[in-house]
Amino acid sequence: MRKTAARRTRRRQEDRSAASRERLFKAAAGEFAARGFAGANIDRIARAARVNKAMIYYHFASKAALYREILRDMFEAVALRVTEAAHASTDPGDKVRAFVEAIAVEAEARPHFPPIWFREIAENGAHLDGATVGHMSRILEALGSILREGADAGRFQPVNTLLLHAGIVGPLLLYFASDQLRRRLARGGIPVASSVSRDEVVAHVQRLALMTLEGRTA
Amino acid sequence: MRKTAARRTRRRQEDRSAASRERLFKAAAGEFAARGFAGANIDRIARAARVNKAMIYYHFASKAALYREILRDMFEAVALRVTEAAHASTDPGDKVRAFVEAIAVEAEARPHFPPIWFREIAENGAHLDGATVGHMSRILEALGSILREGADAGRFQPVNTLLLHAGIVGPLLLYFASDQLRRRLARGGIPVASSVSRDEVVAHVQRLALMTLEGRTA
DNA sequence: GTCTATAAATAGATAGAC
DNA sequence: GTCTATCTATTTATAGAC
Repeated sequence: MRKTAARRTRRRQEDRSAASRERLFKAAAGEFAARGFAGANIDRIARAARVNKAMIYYHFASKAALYREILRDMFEAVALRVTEAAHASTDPGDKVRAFVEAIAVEAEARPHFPPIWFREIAENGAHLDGATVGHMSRILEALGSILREGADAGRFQPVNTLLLHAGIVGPLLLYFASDQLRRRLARGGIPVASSVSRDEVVAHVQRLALMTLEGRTA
Repeated sequence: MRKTAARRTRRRQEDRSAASRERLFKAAAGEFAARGFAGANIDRIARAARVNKAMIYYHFASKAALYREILRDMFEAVALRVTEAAHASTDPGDKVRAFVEAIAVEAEARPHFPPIWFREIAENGAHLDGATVGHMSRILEALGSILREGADAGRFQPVNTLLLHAGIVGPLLLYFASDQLRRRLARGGIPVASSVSRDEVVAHVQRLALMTLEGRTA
C-alpha cells in the first residue's frame, strides 16, 4: 500500500493532534480532581499539558464539555470493569471480591476518579449527563445482580444493594482519595495512625462485604 | 439594673449584628457545600442570607477566612461529640456504637458537613489550618482510644484505627452526602435501588464495625 | 493545527456616604 | 452597622494571522 507524501504528512499531524488531545485530557483530569470544576483553570491545564491554550478549544467545545467527557470516560470504565466482575466467576463470593477489586483497580488506573466522584456527589451531580448517569446505574445494577444471584443460590442473606454499595465504595473511595492528604498530614508531624497498604484495604473491604452477606466471620 | 437608652440601642444593634452574622455563616456553609470553595459566590451568599454583600467583609476578613471558620466549626463539633462518645459508657461495644451515632448526628445537625469533608479530602486539605487539623487528629484519637480500651479488656481484636475509621466514616459520609443526588436520580426515573433510612444505615455501620472488632456476627 | 492578542464577563474586595 | 457604586484581577473564550 503506497502512501503519498501528503498522506504521510497528514498522518503525522493526526498523531500529534491525538497525542496533544490525550495530554490535555490527562492534565485536565488531574486539575479537575485537585481543584474541582470551578477551581480548575484552563491556562493551568494547557501549561501542564505543554499545549497552547487555544488548543483546548480546538479539541473540546468548552471547559464544561471537557469536564463532562472526563466524567463519562471515568464512569464508563468503572461500569465496564464492574460488569466484568459480575460475570467473572460462578461463585457469588468470588464475584463480590472481584467487584471490590475492580473499584480499587480503577481507582489506581485513574487516580482522578476517587476525588472527582466525591466532588460530583458533593455537587449533587450538577455536571452529570445522561450517558454518565447510565453508567452509574450500571454499576449499581452489577452489584445488584451479584447479590440476587447469591441470594437465589442460598448463599447470601438479603441485603439492600445501596447499603452494601455504601459499605464497599465508601471506604475504598475514602482511602484512595485521601492518599495525598494522609501524606501531607504525616509530613506535618500529625500521627495519622500507622499507614495501611492498598492490599490491606481491599482485603478488609472484601471481608466486610462477605461478612454482611454471608452472616459469618469470613 | 438600669439601662440608658443608648445602651438599649447598642444592645439591639449587637443582636441584629450577631443574627446577620449567623445567617451569613449558615448561608455560606450551604453555598460552600453545594459548590465548593472556588465555586462559591459571595453575592449569592449575601443574597441567601438576606444581608448586604459588604457585610460579609464587615464580619469576616475574606472569602477564604469565612470558609476556614466554617471548617473549624465543623470539625470542632465533630471532634467534641466523638470524644464524648469515647467516654459515654464503660462498655467498649457501646462506645463504638456511640462513635458511629455521633458522626451521623453531626451530619444531620450540619448538613454541609459531609459534602465539605468530601471536598476537603479531594483538595488534599488545601484550606485546613492548624486548629482544624488538630480537630481531625482528635477524631482519630477518640476512635483509637476506644479500640485500645476494647483490646486491653480482651473484647476487641487488634484492628488498624485508620482501617476501621474508613469503614465507619466512608459509608456514613457517602450516604449523607449523596442524599440530594439520590433524590435527583430517583426523580429522573433512575431506579436508585430501594431507598434506605437513616437508622438502617447507622445500624448497618454499627454492625459492620462490631463484626470487624469482635470477630463475630453481631 | 498552532499561536498571539484581546474581547467579554464574572467576581472578590473596598471606598465612602449615611 | 449598613448600603451603593466601583475598582481590579482573573478567567473563559474567540478572532485572526501564520
